[in-house]
Amino acid sequence: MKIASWNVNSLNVRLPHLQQWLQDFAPDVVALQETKLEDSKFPDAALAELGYRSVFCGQKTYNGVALISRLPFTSECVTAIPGFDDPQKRVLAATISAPGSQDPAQAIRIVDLYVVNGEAVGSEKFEYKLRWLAAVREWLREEMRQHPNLVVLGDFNIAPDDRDVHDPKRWREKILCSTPERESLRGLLDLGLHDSFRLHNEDGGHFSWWDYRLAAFQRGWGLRIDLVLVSEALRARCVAAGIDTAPRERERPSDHTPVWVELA
DNA sequence: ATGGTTGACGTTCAA
Repeated sequence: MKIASWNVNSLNVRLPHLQQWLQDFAPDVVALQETKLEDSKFPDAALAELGYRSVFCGQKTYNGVALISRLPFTSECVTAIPGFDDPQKRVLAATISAPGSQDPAQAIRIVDLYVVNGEAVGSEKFEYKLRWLAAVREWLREEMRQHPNLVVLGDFNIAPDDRDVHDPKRWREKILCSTPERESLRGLLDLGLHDSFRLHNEDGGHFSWWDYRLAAFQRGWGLRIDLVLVSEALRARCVAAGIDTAPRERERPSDHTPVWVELA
């Protein structure tokens, strides 16, 4: 069972890329970020033609998240961080039934996050990022209690450590790499979540995002800021994890490329 | 040289 995450940076523009990638990679579940679409504009019919059900929570111009799945959703989705007042559409949680099983204990909880970018360390948006992450932590604590089979994935807008940065000196204490952001991510992992990529790859130089500017992708100037976190119960079933750079090679790509995990 | 690019109800903002 393959579960992936992709910040598409406008699903309106990237729908053909997504359709192609669904056929090439055949994921079972994909979490999308930055759809930038109101719910009435979501292309659920086009995705249904490829065998995917959709749930989504979007807004015009900015943000927007969605989950698409070949397996049925078994619950109503959650579209906001409980108790955290926020007009920005950045979270979506749903439960899917395991392949070939109706057993609720086998179901998998998926939490899709589009973490606040934060603009610059010390800015107002940076403070919002840290507050937002603190609220997510309390929410995930409760999600973990209710769902042993938990996957938390998305655009975290945080590179976990210097192996995840093409030039750590240049990025030292900069946005996406600062100590407060990394400590906030550590707070999520300390709930009992594991960075699936690091279960299978210890080395640096693997990235999921490259700035559009300065031909960063061609120069290898990337960061690994898109993550798939798995709970302890799913850690044992995590047989592979990776990053598929093929969509980033295409014409008019998203600045992010899909990251994925395979569960036995 | 504080650089440049993409997307969106674009003449600016967010990433």
